[in-house]
Amino acid sequence: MASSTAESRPQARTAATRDKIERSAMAAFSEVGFDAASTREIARRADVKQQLITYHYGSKLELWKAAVDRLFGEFADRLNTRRIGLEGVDESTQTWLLLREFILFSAERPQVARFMMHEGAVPGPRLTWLYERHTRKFFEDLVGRIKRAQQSGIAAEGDPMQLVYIVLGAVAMFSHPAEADLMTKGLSRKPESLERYVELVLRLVLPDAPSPSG
Amino acid sequence: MASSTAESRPQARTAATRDKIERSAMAAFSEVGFDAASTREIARRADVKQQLITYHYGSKLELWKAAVDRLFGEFADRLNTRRIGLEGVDESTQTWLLLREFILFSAERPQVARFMMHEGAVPGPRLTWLYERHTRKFFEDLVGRIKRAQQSGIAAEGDPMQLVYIVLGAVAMFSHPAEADLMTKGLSRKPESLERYVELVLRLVLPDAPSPSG
DNA sequence: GTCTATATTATGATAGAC
DNA sequence: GTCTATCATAATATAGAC
Repeated sequence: MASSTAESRPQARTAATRDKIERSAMAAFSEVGFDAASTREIARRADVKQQLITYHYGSKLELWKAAVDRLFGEFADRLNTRRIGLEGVDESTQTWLLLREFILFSAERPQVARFMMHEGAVPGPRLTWLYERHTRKFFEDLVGRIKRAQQSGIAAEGDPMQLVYIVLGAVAMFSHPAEADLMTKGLSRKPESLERYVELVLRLVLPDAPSPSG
Repeated sequence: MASSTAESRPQARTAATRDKIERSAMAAFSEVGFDAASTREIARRADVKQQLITYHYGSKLELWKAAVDRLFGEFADRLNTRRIGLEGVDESTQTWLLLREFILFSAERPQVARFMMHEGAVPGPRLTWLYERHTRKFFEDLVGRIKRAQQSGIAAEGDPMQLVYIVLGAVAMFSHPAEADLMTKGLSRKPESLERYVELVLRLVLPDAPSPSG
């Protein structure tokens, strides 16, 4: 039927519009933060009118929340999928591979780290919302894993929270791509460089873990 | 003379006004970035009229540059002072103590890292200016130091640039203070926690360095 | 569901009095 | 050097036609 193409079915058109807007919003908010990202610019990048954002989301804040839910949802999905695939594997190997997955995802989608960075400077309702809804469990899970890895004798000594922060901070190389390009002359983008970086970070934090990669 | 107090001497009044504005600008730009920081808000925090910023700096961009020069100037002064104090000391110890100074300064003045973070996402004239004027030499010096530390056998193995990025990223704990407060329940602010963190990061990157601190 | 038109507020910058 | 007054533009959000 000619009348039921993706473009003409109302539900599909709504979904496609929201999809375009949210992709554009994820990019804009992650680049310059909530206040500096304008709904006009987000709409322009999505090739829709600015007023459509108000129609679909009600306000700029609700669009921001939708973008966060989507981005951090993809992040959680990725880690959960990995976790499920690792059921039955010993915990040391699991922890290594989950940290590895976190770094790889951060390299692919630096937006996640940039959202935290923009909101992380000053206390506020957006930070509280983001932390309670998306990052708290992730952080607490990692701290617990590092603690147990220390008890197993495979992790570096030191405060588990501080070790986790070193891993979280290590993705700065990907969340500041323009800066990293200047500093490393583009070398940080090479795929084999990424592999070596993951190996380097994990070996520092989990020096005595069995090496799942070789 | 009653007419020559700091407030009434024109030069001193100008200096005091510029000082207030630049402090306010450093805070605002570091918190939300160039676009989201308004000159009105910067003026309000400095307790001056918005139009005084135009008078003293000509434009918002020039104020940003003045704030950057001042903040990164303090950063360079701090490291250079340390460097001079370390003349004659063996290079391994110098490198340890300079990296230590970098982390301590970043904890005291998280604004430095936040400026890089805001500008580091997307290429642009502000990033280029900042990199060429302030951060390029610092980064290249650190990479050279890590290379030589590896030749001396005291640094971890791996790409020197990547090792430097791990140290640069490690200050995320301080450049996202509101986030870190939530995640660590304020523990990251304790002075003894800072000392342990410095020790932890440096020991990971320079595992076989002689310990200058103990 | 998407459009045009527009209300309202906030922005960076300018003009001119003192 | 700092003030008040103001301009031109861009922001978010609303109203109503189709």
